[in-house]
Amino acid sequence: MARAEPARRGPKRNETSRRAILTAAFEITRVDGVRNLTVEGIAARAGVGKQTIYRWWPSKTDVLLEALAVTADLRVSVADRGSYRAELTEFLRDSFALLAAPGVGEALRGLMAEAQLDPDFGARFRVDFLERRRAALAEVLDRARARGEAPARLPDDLIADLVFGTIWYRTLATDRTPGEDDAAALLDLLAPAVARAGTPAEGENHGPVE
Amino acid sequence: MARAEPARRGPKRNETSRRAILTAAFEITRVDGVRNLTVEGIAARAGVGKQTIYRWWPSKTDVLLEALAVTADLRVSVADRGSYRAELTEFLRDSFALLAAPGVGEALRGLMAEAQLDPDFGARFRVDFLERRRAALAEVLDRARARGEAPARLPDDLIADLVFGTIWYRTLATDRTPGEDDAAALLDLLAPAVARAGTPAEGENHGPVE
DNA sequence: AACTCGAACCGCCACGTCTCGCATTTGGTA
DNA sequence: TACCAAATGCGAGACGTGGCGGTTCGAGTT
Repeated sequence: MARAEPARRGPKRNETSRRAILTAAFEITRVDGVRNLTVEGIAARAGVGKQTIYRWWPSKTDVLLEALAVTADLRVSVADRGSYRAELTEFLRDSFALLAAPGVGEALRGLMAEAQLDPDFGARFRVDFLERRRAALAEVLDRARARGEAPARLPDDLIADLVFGTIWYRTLATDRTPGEDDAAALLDLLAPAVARAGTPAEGENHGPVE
Repeated sequence: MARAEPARRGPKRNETSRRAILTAAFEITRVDGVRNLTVEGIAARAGVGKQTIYRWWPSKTDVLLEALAVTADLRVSVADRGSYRAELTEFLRDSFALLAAPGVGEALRGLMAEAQLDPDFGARFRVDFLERRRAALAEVLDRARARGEAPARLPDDLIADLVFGTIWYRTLATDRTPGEDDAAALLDLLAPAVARAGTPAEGENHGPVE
């Protein structure tokens, strides 16, 4: 049912233009702020006609969303590390690092803002980004439940609310970017180090991120 | 330095117009959404000239902010109730009720969105609303510390991040308005009842946590 | 006289649509 | 196989729309 149009006439979609548009949108956001992100600006910087943008994306914010949704999946690991605590540590560390990368925080703030103002985009943002991030954390939590490691008192949904709530609140409402100490505090709250067989809190060797 | 102009000529500021502007801004937001809030719309609905708005407020969003900053203080109690758990319960209950009131959620989402797009307004929003809410919770926490009730493992700042983070995340990123069950879960996490039978909330006999 | 108010007008900027001319791909035809 | 015609993407830019934010005006108030 998927590909019902194998024989379309005319040129293919220009992949070069597509990438140019995505990077242009992100660069403008990083340098000038979301406020100054305009369709005409993206088109100019990407060396592209406005129509090319309107043809493929519903709005300028959707361009930015596409540019970010991919990188978040790539840069936050949910690989099996053997223990809940180690995986949550890595999840938080990766998320914070991504958030601290130049331009990412500004872009995410802009996306969340636009999601409030434009309900249609809001729905797309939730599906294509927020729920995807939530699913990534759920993967870690599912494994933890299977191992019997996850705290019984906390439902998965609440854990997700606490984790993402804190991250987003910090990003949107303060200028205190979450750091190592916050990761430690969250970890202490959500994955308390049990006095069990060799699970030292700090000494855990979670390999290099990359 | 404060009011050094007791003898100003001309008419006083029109209080009727001021209130009409505030309620008009809130009503438009409630009915049509923040997206459709315009200065001209506010002026028209309030029966007021645009100039009157520009004279007293830096932007249309500041009008909305003033309309909300007041009610939040009024509707969320931080009175001394004798116990940390009782006061936190009341704080959460009041906050959730306020959030569920018609128009309030929509308005708050709009304010937070605008705070991301306009850095200047963002600063005002933090000072006039976010930090004020945080201070309200801090009042409760301070009393709890003085009583020795607050959980020693959790710094006040983290507690605030968790509480407001969850509330805001729910409001901005999902359509699940926080309710009674969420209050119970948060309470269980942040103000664990002494592990005892019976009703823990009213029980006076909670010794120092540590 | 000093000040406020409602009303109206203006230039600006980004939006979103449209059109043009050209390039690219496919289907049909000789 | 060679060639043409239809269909589509593309860069570029013109155009009308709408809200913004700033200004001006006359009337009313103190």
